[in-house]
Amino acid sequence: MDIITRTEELILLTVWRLRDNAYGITIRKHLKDAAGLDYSIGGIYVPLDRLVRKGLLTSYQGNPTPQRGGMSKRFYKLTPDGIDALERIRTLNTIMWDNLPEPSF
Amino acid sequence: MDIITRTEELILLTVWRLRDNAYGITIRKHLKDAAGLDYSIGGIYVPLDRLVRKGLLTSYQGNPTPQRGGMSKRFYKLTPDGIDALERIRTLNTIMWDNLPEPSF
DNA sequence: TATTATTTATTCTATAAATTAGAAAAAACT
DNA sequence: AGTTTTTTCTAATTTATAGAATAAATAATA
Repeated sequence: MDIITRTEELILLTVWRLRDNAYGITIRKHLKDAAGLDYSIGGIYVPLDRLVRKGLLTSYQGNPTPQRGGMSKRFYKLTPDGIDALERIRTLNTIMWDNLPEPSF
Repeated sequence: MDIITRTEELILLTVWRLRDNAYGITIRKHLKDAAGLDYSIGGIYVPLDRLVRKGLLTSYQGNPTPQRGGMSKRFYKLTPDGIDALERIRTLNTIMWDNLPEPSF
């Protein structure tokens, strides 16, 4: 019963969606643009590190590009365990959200 | 941009589902039975307190029932803010999970 | 062409908040 | 008194939050 946190879920899903362009800055930007979520810098990199440590993501150093500047990008990819973790969340969501009774205030 | 945690979501949804029978023990039991999630005692009561403090739940003392024993139950109910918080999560889930590309390992 | 400025990006670290675990206390019935 | 059901309380661990510091590359300027 290992259940990932909300932040971990959102980051894993973003890595999934960004495919070969998932690194700190684009992940943060996607969460802002797509979902309106304002994460601080640490709010992205701290969980990214943790997800790699836990084996749900792998990371690899990007090559320098003919763009302005910056440290070389660290790209992320889902591992099979990362996909599994997301699948468990999806199942959990289905169980918890389906067939709710009428709300009773 | 106030986004509830996974535990908060699960507890709010359980209170919703249990209607007039939502108190610490039944909430814990439902999470175990329906979703296989093993929360410790504190894992339920600590966030319940917080959700009341935040105004997403209200609580009221139950009357003694002709059952064996125990402190009198504290029942919980969703507030409108609690419902709103869940709706925001639902929207977020839709945004994040819909139309994911093929997974690219 | 050096030198400085600007841009893009990560690393690092401290504080706050949430989770986890379970012992202790409370209250009722047997 | 003993047993059962339930909550209260609190300490330790893990996550989240925030942003300064650092790094590395190009662009601008003297």
